[in-house]
Amino acid sequence: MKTNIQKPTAAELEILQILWEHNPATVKFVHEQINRNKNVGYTTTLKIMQNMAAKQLLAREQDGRGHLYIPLVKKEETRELLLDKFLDATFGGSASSLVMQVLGNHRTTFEELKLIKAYIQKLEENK
Amino acid sequence: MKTNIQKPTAAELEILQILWEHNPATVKFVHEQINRNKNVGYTTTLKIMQNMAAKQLLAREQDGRGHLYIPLVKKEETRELLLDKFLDATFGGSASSLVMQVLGNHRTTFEELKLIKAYIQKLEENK
DNA sequence: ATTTTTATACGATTTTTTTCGTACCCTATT
DNA sequence: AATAGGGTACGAAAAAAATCGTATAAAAAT
Repeated sequence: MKTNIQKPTAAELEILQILWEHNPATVKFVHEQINRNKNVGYTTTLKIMQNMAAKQLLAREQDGRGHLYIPLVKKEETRELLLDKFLDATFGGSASSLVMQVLGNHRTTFEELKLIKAYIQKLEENK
Repeated sequence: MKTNIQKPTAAELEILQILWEHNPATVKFVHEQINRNKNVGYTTTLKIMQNMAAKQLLAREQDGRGHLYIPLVKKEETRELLLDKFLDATFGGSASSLVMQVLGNHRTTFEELKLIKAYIQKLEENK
């Protein structure tokens, strides 16, 4: 059963990241998190979260006089969706190009390489 | 000396991908490539390429009565820029999470795994 | 020489995304 | 009862991207 995912915008993704780590949460909480990096009005955050609820990216339930928001899309699924699009748009769909670029530019540690190698081996065995 | 790169939009990136593979190229050529996938008007492609020239993403030179366009940003640099932003926005900056997700993705082919393995080996040898 | 084709310029419109102002409604406080 | 705060609803504006229509110019074909 596939969840019907829509691609979140940048601002929506930022909110999803927060909700995935802190679920459920109020608008107030999300807004405070966002404003540690940049500076936007409360109603901006509120509006985006309302949009997201309308798009079925979030659900919400009453909590006293306010609401609690809950992500309706899973972190892994969303990441995969975005990764797929990014891979096509930026690396012409070539996963190996992307991986090499990541490995080359981010000084991956020996341990990480080992992990990745093991992971590849596992994948090959399950082929 | 670092080239001053601006982050290209989705439509701009699509054009860059074409120009990186076929440089230089006319608007007509680029437009034909784009219209193999979707269906947009010629003037749309033209306009975006003109915008890109104004933004210094492309240069152009006269070619008979038309122009030839040349990418001014390098593929590797642009990919790195976009990858960095994507990594932060989508994977909270965790390169290994991203790599694992790519490898786990069903779209990764056996051939690609092979390439990646070879690349890792090369990295290890240079340690 | 006139028509057709090919390419560009320019402006305007549409669409998407982000942002915020204002009014309103509870509820606790005075 | 009036008031102040915390929260939401709603609509609209601003910003960013993408799209296209129309006019124009130059070359090629007739």
